[in-house]
Amino acid sequence: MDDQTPPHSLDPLLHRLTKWRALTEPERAAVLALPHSVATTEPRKYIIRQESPSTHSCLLISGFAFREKIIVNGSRSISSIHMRGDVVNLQNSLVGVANHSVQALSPCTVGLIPREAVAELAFAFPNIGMALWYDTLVQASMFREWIASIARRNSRARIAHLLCEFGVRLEAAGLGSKLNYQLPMSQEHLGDCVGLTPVHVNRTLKDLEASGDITRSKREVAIADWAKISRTADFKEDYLHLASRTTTPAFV
Amino acid sequence: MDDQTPPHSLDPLLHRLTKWRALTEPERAAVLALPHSVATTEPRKYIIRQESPSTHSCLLISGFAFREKIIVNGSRSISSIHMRGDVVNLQNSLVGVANHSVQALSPCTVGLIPREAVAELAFAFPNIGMALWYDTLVQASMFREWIASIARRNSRARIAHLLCEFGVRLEAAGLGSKLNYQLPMSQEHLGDCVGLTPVHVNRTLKDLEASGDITRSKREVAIADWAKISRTADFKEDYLHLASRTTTPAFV
DNA sequence: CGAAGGGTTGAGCCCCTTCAATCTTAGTGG
DNA sequence: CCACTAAGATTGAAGGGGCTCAACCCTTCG
Repeated sequence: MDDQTPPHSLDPLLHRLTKWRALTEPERAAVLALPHSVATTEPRKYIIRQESPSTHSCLLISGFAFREKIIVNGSRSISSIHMRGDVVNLQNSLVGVANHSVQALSPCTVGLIPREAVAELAFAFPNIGMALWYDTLVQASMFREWIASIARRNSRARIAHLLCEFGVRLEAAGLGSKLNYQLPMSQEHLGDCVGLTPVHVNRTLKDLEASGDITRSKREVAIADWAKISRTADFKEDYLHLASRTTTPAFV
Repeated sequence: MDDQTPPHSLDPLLHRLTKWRALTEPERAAVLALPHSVATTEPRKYIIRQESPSTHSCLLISGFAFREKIIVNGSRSISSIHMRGDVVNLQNSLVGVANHSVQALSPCTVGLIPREAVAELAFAFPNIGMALWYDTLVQASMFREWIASIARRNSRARIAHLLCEFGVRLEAAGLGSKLNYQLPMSQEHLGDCVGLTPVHVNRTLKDLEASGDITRSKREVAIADWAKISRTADFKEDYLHLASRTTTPAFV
């Protein structure tokens, strides 16, 4: 998977930020100059643990992870899936204490950046600060879409929507094609993302296969007709904000 | 309701920001010096309309509003309720175009601040910028809690949780007591918040009343035993982050 | 070869929806 | 003051989507 290691371990972060906002050369250099250490994690290990103080921002350099919340009755809710370029705890690195956990789905490489360094960078370079802020706003937009999905779509649309979103994000991260990819998670994980039981996820996947929306083989998903699955999913990718950069005036 | 108009129309914003972060006197002055105009809205009117460009940040000075997303099949999802002190579109004023609407629940007074002014303030005063950013992160935390609630709690817990959250936020905004308040929304609105039909909201409310969790009279809600309803709601208010300010080091 | 995790399938049930009717309340005009 | 209207609250009956429980199978790995 890591045939060609990126020239710089913070490249995925730079790639992400420039997606949100054009950066000047000094700004790019400042991003790459962030102090950091690199660590690896095994599947199932916690990258961020609920209740523990967050001293570092965690950039996901490779691998997949997910954000979970445990409900009192023991059930689990997954509120996001993370992949290369995601800063997994921008959401709470400012807050100081996490009220949820982030767990590795696959072997992960993470970049650990002291949270003061991130905040200092954000305000030393407003343009970068805007891009970071923007990133958290896009995540919030995804949260809202998930709320709508779980609240008002049926199981077919929910699963199909998740598959569409994952594919589009994979492609945007340069990790493959939205029409054909490998899911890093089990059907139980899928269910915890969309508020269904693993049993019903299984039946819904088979149903989507029967209706010709997807083809499956183990955890590989193939989509022959993007327009078709978009329709059953009610998927419109605008909420991911991948198309256009923020138009907020520059400060430089 | 407006017996004593606040000395300054941006006071609710200042109040909110100082909840997240201690501000110096010049910083407080800078917040209040923001250019703005004040407008009023009738119930059912749109404060922010989906697809329209956002040129201003909207501070809710008085009244209640909600954020909605319309799903293709015609159903509606409400992703947040807003009250005094909320900047209703910090979430998308940076993005430039809204992918959802914000609608007034009651007569509202809003402060309209040019979005460039907000961004400039945020970077001229990092401390204020941090507070603004923090505010959007708290909103994201609420989104995640709603995802968990809709996905994994039954109707009793969902409704009870919403009632708890609303009460606590009311109290934090200085608008009343969490043990006794007036709901500004219909049962249909409640249902669109938690992913239920109005019919079932009605039955659930009666059920909560029968079990002694709440007392009702029209849209007034009274809670005799906070511990009891917290238990049935699985409500822990930490996700609202009202208790403690961010511990991120100051920059001033 | 045994164990464990995860995928698949069946049967029955129940929470919530759907559809539809009735009631209450507030507002409006005569 | 009252008829009229509309929005919202309430209630009943019936149906279905997704859950629960409980198997069984398949693959991987030590």
